[in-house]
Amino acid sequence: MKNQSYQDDVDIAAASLERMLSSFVALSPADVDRVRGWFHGPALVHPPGGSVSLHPERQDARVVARGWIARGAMLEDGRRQIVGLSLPGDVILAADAVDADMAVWALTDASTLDASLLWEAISESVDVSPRLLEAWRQVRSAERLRLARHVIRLGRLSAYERTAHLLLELYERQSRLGAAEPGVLHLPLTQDMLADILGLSAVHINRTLQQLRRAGLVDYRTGRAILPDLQGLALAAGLSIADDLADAPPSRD
Amino acid sequence: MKNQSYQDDVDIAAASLERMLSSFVALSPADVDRVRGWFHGPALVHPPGGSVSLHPERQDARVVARGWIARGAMLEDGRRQIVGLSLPGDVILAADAVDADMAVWALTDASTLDASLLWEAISESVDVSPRLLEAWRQVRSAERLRLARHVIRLGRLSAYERTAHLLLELYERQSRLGAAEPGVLHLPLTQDMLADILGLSAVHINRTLQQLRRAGLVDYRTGRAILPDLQGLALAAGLSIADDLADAPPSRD
DNA sequence: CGTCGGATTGAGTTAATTCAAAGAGTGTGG
DNA sequence: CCACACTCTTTGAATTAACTCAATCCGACG
Repeated sequence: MKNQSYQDDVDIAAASLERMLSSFVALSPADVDRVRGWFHGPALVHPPGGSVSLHPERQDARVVARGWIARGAMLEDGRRQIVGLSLPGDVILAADAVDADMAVWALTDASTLDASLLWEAISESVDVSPRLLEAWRQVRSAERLRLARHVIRLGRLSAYERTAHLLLELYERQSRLGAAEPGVLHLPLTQDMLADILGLSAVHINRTLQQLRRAGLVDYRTGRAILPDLQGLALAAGLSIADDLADAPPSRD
Repeated sequence: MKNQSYQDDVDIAAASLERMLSSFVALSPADVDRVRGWFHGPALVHPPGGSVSLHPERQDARVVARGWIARGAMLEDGRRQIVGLSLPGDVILAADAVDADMAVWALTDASTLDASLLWEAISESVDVSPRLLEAWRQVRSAERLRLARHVIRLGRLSAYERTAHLLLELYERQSRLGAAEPGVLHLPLTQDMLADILGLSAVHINRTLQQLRRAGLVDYRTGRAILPDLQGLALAAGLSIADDLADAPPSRD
C-alpha cells in the first residue's frame, strides 16, 4: 500500500529479471550489474484496468516492476481474451504487443519501467555476455512454450483441466523465481480475469474452482490459491507439466 | 506426384523462404545468394502423419520444401491440438518444438531440409546483412502474432468466427507470398485436420463450413477453398484481419 | 465393381453459457 | 460503530453451442 519510490521499482524490477535470467543460466556478477544498468525511472504506475502503452517504434520495451499485466484482445462486443501474463521481472516488447486488436493492460496495481536499453543491447548483441544472451534466449523460449501450451489448453482441455493446468503453470513460474512457499500460489486475479485467460465465463470458472476444491486440489481465495496436492493437480490437468514439481512428493498428512 | 529430386527441393525451399523474407524487407542479390547457400540435401520426405524429428541439440532447424507440417500436441487419449502450421519456406526451430507433449508431424506429403546453418548464422549474426536480419525478425514476429491470434480464436470466437478467421489468415499468408490467385486458397487439409487446428470436432467443422457456404463466404473442397467475398468473411471473423485485404474492394457484380 | 478415406446427415447428450438474483467482504463516510 | 456502496463471488434455472455416436453418402482409385 505504501507508495514505492521510483528507485525501489528499479531495484525490484532488476532483481526480478535477474532472478529469472539466472534461473536458466547462472550469471556473472558483471552480468548482474549490466542488468541493473538497463533500467531507469521514472516508473509508470498503472491502475487496474489501465492500459500500458508501448510505442511500435523500434525497440520499445518495458519491464514490470510490480503487479500483473495482461496482453490480449478486447473485442468490440466486450469479449476479452488474455493471451499472456507479464509478472514482475518480465519484459514486454512492443513487437509482441503491436496489433490492431491487441492490447496491454494492468490487471492489478502495477508499475513498469522503460527497458528499451535492454532490448536494444540484446538485439544488437552489444555489451552482452554470451551467457546473458543465452539466458535471455531461454526466457524467450519459455515464453513461446507457454504460448503454445495456452493454445493447447484453450483448444482441447475441458474447463476442469484448463484451470488445473493454468494454476500449475503459474505455480511453476513463481517457484522458478524462488519466491513461493511450497503449495502457495500468489494469485491476484479475480475470477473474471481467470475467465478471460481461460476462455470461459466467470460463472463457470467459479463452478470449476469449486469442483477443484471438492477434489482437494485447490483452495482459492481472491489474492491467492493453495495447491495442497500438486501431483493430483497435474493429473487433473492431463498434461505433463508435472515434471518440474516432482521434487515435493505428495504429502499425506 | 513425380519424384522431386533433392536439388529441386533445395531450390523450392530457398525460393519460398526468400520470397517470404523479401515480402517483409527487400533483399539484395547477395542476400538471396546467402539464403540459397544455407540449405543442403538430403531432403527428408515425410508421409502424411509422419513425424518430423528435430533434435533438441543446439541450433537444429529444418526448412519446409514441400507440403504442410503441423506443430502441436497429441494427448494420450487421442485428442490432438495443432498449435501452428508450417508451409513451404517456413523454418521450424527445434527450440520451438521441444517439449514433452509437443510434436511435429506432416499433414500432407512433405519434405524438409536441414536449416541449421541458417539458424546458426542468424543467431550468431555471422555472415548476415542487417536487412536480412531484420527480415528474419519480422518473419518471427509475424509468427508470434499468428500464435497470439490463434489463442484469441480458440478462447473467444465461435466456431463460425473461428473458421472464417483461420481461412482468412491462411489466405493472407499465401497471398503475401504472391502465389495465390485472388480468392482461391490452397488448402490441403481434411476437415479432421481443420478440427485439430480450431479445437472443434470434425463433424462440427463440417456443419460450420456449410453455414459459411450458405452465407456465400466459402466454397470448400478437399484441397482448396474459394473465398468469393473476403470482406464478408472478415466481417464474419469478427476481427480486423481485414486491413491487408482492403486492396480488393468488394466486387458487387 | 468394390473398397477406402473422407464428408455428410440425424438424433440424442453434455459442457458451458446467459441471465438474474442473492450473498460476502471490504472500505468509506456519517 | 453502523450503514451504504461497491466489487466480487456464489447459486439456480433455462438455453445453447458444440459434441458423440452411428449410419450413409460420395468420389477416387485399383
